[in-house]
Amino acid sequence: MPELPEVETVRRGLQPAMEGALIEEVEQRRPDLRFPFPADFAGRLRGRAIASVGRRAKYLIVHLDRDPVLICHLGMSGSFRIETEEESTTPGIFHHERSKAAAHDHVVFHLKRPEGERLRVVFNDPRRFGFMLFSDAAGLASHPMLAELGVEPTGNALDGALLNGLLAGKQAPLKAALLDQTLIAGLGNIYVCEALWRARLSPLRKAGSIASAKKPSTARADTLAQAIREVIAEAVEAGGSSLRDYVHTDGSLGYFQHSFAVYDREGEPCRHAGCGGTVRRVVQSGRSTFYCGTCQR
DNA sequence: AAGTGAACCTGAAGGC
DNA sequence: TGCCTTCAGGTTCACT
Repeated sequence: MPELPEVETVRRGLQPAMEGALIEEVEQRRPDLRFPFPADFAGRLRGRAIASVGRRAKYLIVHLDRDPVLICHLGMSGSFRIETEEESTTPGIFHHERSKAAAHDHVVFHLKRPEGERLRVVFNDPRRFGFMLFSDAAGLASHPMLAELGVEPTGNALDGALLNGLLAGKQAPLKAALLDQTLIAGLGNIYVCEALWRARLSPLRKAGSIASAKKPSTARADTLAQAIREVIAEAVEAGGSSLRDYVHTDGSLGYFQHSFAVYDREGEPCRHAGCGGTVRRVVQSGRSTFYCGTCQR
């Protein structure tokens, strides 16, 4: 599921439920996901109050009233859902127990809101590429999972000059460079394809070829940086993209998938006015790339 | 050193 | 219906 817009959507769903809540109990239903859970995972969370739910790149960062800090990654198929106790039924009976049984529910956080309401936040991840780790607040920025991350493609930090510098001299395909989380943190397969289409740049060209040693001539990098920022902003606004899984914590869908210009549109016409090209699919470093060979050069 | 491909794991979808 | 292959929004690790 998750690139930056999906993770941000999850964060926004979790925030009102989790911030200020007390963690009464944590059910850890298996010893590992992608990595083993930290030692005494449930014990170190039990009794803590949640201070904030943040995000860095594709990571969710949950700050508590004191250490540890909880770092979560959704992998390919991870999702959170929030379940509320229904007032009209027996206490302790939660909605999902009367609906679909939930395979792959690996972690359940039992929360109590300041007003007394009880919630469950459930982490589900069929493929188990997700993970949960601890850091201490003081060492968070230097945590191995976070220390090497590049610039966020949100806000104004990523401009043409910065992107120009990041890509200069790189021999890897432009597509691969944009997926490199140590350069730009948060892009994934969908939004790289979409941004390159908007910038009319080929995913196949060498990354360094859009960079310029000459100061004033960062035209391609300017265009690409703007395309990246725009596609990410629009996708966040749309609540992310929902393909095979639900994105939102309430089970509803994102709708940016309806705005795809190239992703998963192999054989369909290019949406650039007057282009007339056809969307092609190629494989780069083991992953599908969708692009228009006519207008993306 | 940088760049490429396999591996991790499950489920859905398509072909026969 | 069932079996087989391919593919999937990510990251890490082992090779060239």
